[in-house]
Amino acid sequence: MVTMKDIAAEAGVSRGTVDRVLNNRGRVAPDKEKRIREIAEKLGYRPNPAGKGLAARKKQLKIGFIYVKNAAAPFHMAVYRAAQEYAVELEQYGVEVLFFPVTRAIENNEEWIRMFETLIPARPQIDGWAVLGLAADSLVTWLKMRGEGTVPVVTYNLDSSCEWKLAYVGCDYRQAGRLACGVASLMTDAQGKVCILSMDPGNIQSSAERIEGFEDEMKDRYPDMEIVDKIFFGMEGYYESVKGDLMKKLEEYSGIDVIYLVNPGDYSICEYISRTEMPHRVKIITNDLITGEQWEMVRNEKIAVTICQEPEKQGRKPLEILFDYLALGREPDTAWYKTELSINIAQNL
Amino acid sequence: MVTMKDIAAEAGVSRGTVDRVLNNRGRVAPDKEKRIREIAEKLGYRPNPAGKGLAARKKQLKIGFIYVKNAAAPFHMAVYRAAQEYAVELEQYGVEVLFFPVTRAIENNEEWIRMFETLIPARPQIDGWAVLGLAADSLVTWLKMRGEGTVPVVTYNLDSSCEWKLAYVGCDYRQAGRLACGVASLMTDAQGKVCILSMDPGNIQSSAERIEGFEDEMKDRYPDMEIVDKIFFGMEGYYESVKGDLMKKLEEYSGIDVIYLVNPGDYSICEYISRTEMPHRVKIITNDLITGEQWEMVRNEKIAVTICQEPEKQGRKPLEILFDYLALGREPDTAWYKTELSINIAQNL
DNA sequence: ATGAAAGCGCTAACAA
DNA sequence: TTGTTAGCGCTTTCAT
Repeated sequence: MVTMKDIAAEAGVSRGTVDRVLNNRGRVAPDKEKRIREIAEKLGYRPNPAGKGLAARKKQLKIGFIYVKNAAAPFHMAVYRAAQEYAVELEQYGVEVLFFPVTRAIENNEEWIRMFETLIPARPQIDGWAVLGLAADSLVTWLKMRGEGTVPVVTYNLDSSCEWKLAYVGCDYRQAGRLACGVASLMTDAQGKVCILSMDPGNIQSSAERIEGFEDEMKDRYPDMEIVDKIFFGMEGYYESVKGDLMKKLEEYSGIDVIYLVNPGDYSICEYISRTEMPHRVKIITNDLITGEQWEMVRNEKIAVTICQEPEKQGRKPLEILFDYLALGREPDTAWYKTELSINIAQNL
Repeated sequence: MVTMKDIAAEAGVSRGTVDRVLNNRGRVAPDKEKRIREIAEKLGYRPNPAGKGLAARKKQLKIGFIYVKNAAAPFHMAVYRAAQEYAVELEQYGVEVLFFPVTRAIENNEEWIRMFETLIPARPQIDGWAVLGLAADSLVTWLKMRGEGTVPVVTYNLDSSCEWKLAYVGCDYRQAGRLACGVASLMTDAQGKVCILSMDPGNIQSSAERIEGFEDEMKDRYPDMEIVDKIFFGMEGYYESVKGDLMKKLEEYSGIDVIYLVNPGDYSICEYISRTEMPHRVKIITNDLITGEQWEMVRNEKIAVTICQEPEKQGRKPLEILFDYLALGREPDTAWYKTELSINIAQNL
């Protein structure tokens, strides 16, 4: 294995000079720089992460993690748990992760800014951020207002084209919709009738993309399938009142084979559906694996399939990317770390 | 973050003593040992892997990786590629991985021993082994014959109860069979007729377990499903000659909904099946994702589903476990690192 | 612009 | 049985 010492010896310079070249710290004579790079290349130098990791301790790195803390959004709790777990590992490297919980739904940029104002103290300074894509733009705006320097930002769960973005970790929602369609086709010999349900007002980006993906895939591959209806039944408050209407509607569509439940909020709806008498058993496809109740319903096949997107990775990977970047000087391999979409049924939960 | 230095200061001893206690090297007065452990506990000491990794360089660790090199077994090539990739990372830590290819099918213990005899030189000494479960027992026998000391062994792909075993990395084949059954049920409203095919003489452990799992799951959950036949069509040489007979047999079972192709060897059989005229389209379930040809057939739905078991993890994880153990002194978390079973269709390849 | 030296946490060889 | 020391690869500070 080749070390900086070897390169320094070969080039007849000090290790400090090699360090300056290989880490682009400047202040090196151009001819030496060139020679050092050539030698590094020739010898196949690869930095030892243990050495870097050890030296990085002196930087006292701090990473901020902004997450949703809300029992009604357990997907985000899974993200948080995974992040916390990895934070313990990072602590062993002398890196501190500071967690900032967002507890309520936030509507717009100004509100985010006010939230950050109360949430994030001026000190200690944070060297890098992991943040929900939803809030990334506001965060960067606010950091600029505070007038501190540029810091890397990794977004997760939703993408954002915010400045300072280093990478995004999350799934491809359109592909998730396409996958749901593939599953529906599998279950119905490519000729099923589908009803799409979502508990949102029809303006949530991730839901919209999933539905688009579903429709696109159906157009591309399964001409004999049909979407009978798309029902959006609004926000949480309305749920109980709407349940009756909803069931009535479903009974109308007596020929339905599959319900794609995009954004249920409350999984008890699946219980209702599974108890309803219909000419043949309706199969339910959901997303993610969130509550114990939902898990149970997949186990006993009241929910036929659920399509998951690795919440653990969404918690862990952003921290990993930031650590590699800040402590080891490694650029991310890609700008989009896709989480895998998995098909889960009773036998592979 | 707490370091050994902190503990040494608190206990009023030297760092060497702390090291001896915390790494069980012995030769420490019992009372001091006790006190040091207590302090470590109290302070929440967690070793810094960067420090350990750096110090481990001096050990010049060598890990042996025994794998199948055979174009007809591309699953193992995927294992190998992943192992090689990780070996490059390990090289950065000063750890060398030595690869030993097994190129032909090996029947019994004596033959394995002869193979190792020619394959593995006496030097350099290897500090730990990653090996196919199939060959693990023979390897350990042979290492003992050579009279070198105990070394840790991690098995992969198949489990083995060999001595010196540190951990096993691989899937649960029974569960894979159960999962295949769940998928078959999904596609047939839990009342499908299934034919099980395998290109082995009926005595390969992994195939046998998958089939058992399939049958068990059917008994447990899907009384209306039926296994029409189980056909084992022998070894590679017989394949071409048997194809005609096989197709004839399938036509007899004209009511078949699903073929579970356990161990195909040659995926062109799927082409044949998809071209055959049958009352309704037969759906094929395979295992793993191996050849480009197979990939293509999943994409265009000639194969409905394939159930994968993470070959990359089987290549990488054994090395990771050995590195953690040898270089960082970390015991494995578990004796069985299960690879995930994933359901793959055209939309999530 | 360059080099020398100290130090990050841990281990191993040697001295006491 | 215990302490001391040097060194793993890399970064940073300080002197030149």
